Amino acid sequence: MLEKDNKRRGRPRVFDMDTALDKVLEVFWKRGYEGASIAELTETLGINKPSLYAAFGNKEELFKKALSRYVAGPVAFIQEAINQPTAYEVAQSFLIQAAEFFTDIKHPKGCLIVQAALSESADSLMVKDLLTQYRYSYEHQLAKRFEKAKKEGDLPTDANAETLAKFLSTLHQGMSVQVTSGASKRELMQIVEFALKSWPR
Amino acid sequence: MLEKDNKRRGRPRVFDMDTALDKVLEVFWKRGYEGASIAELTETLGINKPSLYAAFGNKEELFKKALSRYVAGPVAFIQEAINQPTAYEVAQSFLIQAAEFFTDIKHPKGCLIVQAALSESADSLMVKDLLTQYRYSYEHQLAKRFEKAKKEGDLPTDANAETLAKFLSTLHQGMSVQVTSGASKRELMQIVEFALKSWPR
DNA sequence: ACATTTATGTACCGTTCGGTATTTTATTAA
DNA sequence: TTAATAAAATACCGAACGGTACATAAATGT
Repeated sequence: MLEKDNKRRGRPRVFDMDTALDKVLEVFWKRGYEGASIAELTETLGINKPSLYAAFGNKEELFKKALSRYVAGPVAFIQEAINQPTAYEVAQSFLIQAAEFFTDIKHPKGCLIVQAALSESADSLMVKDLLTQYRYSYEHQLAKRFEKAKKEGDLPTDANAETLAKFLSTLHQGMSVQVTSGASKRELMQIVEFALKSWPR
Repeated sequence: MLEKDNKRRGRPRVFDMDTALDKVLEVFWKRGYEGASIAELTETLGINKPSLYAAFGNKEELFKKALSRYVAGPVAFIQEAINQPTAYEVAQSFLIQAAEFFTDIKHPKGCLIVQAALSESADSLMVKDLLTQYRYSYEHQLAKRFEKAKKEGDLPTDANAETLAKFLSTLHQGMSVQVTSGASKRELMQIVEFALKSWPR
């Protein structure tokens, strides 16, 4: 029996924090970190600024919390890809799911981690670096997976695991830009199909 | 005999417009369209705001003028790539020169056209759409070049010119993001080398 | 009933944003 | 020498930015 509301003292919060964070995530996703104003965020949530700050801290902390939900939710497909049995299937799953994810009309196009903070700016520097770390982390997970594949024999021993990971990562990031420019799922799939032709096995 | 200063009436301009636009370009390149403030632009030029507005118009017009110099200058290598004799050499030249260009320490990293305005925002909408058009234009030029290659016989007739162009374009855009995250020229070159392995010929 | 706790709404903070009105200064044409 | 021209510098505009002080309202504990 799930008791979700262990009666807390004080005036009850008028919004649900998880669904609020999902809405916040969507705004950051569309606008980028700097492009998302506190005003738009509070209007989206239907609350006032002090409530936002009391619940989530300042803009940077708020972004980090929304990012955590992004990583745990929408982007979980990357783990699924890494768990595929062979290196080729990992690459295939990664790219195909990315193509589907980027063009899913249920949420903004493209990847938050790729596009939310690309330019050099004083007050988005921390966020930019954080997103860079995330990108590197995913790339590193892919590289480790391909090293494992070499040991398991489904990837030639002369293949460069890091280059393969960087190749996939680069395509992923490029596809995120492409879909922002209006590319369709079908077009992304054609790119993926072609890219996989050179895969070593 | 070049008479560069056909004596104009009135108080002479204290800055050179072309070199000023180059400095403006570099600021937009680093910060993105919205991230570049008028204050930073005028400080970089060492002039006051009214002088900037009198010389170049508002922020959007200023960006367009800087963009024109970007297209005519730094990015001219794309035309060089397209003029290569075979489809493979076009692709190779395009990607290698992109890798060199993105990591050239003489200017900001990455591509202005790719990154200056990716997110959805009310006041950067025009610029975002303009950059999208430029990206599509380059992609279209590549596709046309590959159609020509099919007729000339250096590309198999069953190759999909548009997919090949989109593949290169996607890699290009991904590499721009990669270099923003700190990727080196050597790493980009490894990606390029691998990507070219699947090239049909 | 009443104190305590917590979230709310209002109203405001200083700073920066893009953009401009106005006056002054430096040059050329007459 | 003076009028016309064009760019300079100063000072300002309203709006939006991220963030907060403060009083009030709604719940629980005693």
